[in-house]
Amino acid sequence: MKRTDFSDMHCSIAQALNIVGEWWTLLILRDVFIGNHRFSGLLDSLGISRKVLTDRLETLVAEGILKQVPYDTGNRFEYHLTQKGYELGPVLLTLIAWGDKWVFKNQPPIELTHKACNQITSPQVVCSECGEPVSFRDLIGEPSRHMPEDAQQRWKKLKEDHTS
Amino acid sequence: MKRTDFSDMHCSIAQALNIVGEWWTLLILRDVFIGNHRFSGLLDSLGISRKVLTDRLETLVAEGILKQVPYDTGNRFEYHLTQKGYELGPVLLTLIAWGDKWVFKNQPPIELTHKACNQITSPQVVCSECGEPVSFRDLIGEPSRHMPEDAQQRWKKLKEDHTS
DNA sequence: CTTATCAGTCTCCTAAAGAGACTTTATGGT
DNA sequence: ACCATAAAGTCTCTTTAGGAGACTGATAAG
Repeated sequence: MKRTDFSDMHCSIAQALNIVGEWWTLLILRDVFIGNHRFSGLLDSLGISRKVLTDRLETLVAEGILKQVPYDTGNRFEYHLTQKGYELGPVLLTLIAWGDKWVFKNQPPIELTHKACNQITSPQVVCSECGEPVSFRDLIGEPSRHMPEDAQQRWKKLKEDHTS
Repeated sequence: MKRTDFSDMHCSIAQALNIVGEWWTLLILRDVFIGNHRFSGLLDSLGISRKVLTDRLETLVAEGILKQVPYDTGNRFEYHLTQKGYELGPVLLTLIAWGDKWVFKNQPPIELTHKACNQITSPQVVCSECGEPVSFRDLIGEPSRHMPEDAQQRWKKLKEDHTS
């Protein structure tokens, strides 16, 4: 059996993970974010196998998260972020914040300085509307009209099971 | 060969992914966040295999992200979030924001309402110090004194390679 | 004209994931 | 007491994914 794919789940987390949730994928993107754009550079920096790196770059390009940019003459490409890829930045930032606190016990190996205010910062998640910090318990999730009817029914049923 | 583990990388992203980056792990946590705390509930809701669910729950408990809470008499347990687990909320929220926009084209299957301001919200990442929105290009990352000397050297060398 | 480098393929082998049968412990009904 | 049901795992079998490293083809450098 193939590994279960999440693409028929009516859930943005599942959809996102179906694309960037494979082993190595977010680490590759981290490197591209930092400025490591080439096959050999990624190989050296990550210690990933050639086969898997090839495969991941292919799917990231196919998904429109990375784009190939030619360099030198001939068919050599660098891998650069598209807008879709760049907007995965917040995911990486929240992973950093969690790892800094819970794995490195607030002694992070890398310090982030915010250029605008010139202070050492830790990314924080806030409500887009009122600007206050939010976490899960501050939010209520409800199926929207964009979720198919049958999925809405299942969602409600599961919710009831949990609370009973 | 075992799958490469990331735990000797001096990077919070790698450390975080080494714990929660396996297939299924973040989806399981999503379900627990929503209130699905039991083995059978997770099985039904996710369509995961028993073996993998058992394995993931084990490592999440071992890592202190979930804790077992007895229910009924006898050795039956629910799985609940610890503080360490709860603080993975921001990671899930940024994945939701990305999936809502880039997979569902701004027609998200689930709408999040912020209890405090009673508005439909989309999580946003800001600087902890000045409160302004941040993304990767607004930040400078530099090795801190907590990164071992040799790792700092490698980091600087890779940086130079990228810019040359 | 040889050597080196980069970006991939290709092959071989091990580990992880999926399907589903089986086990253990506890409860519910008659 | 007896049988059926259910929850929460285990176990086995098979397929797929990942790791190590040799090999290829195209360009550049000496």
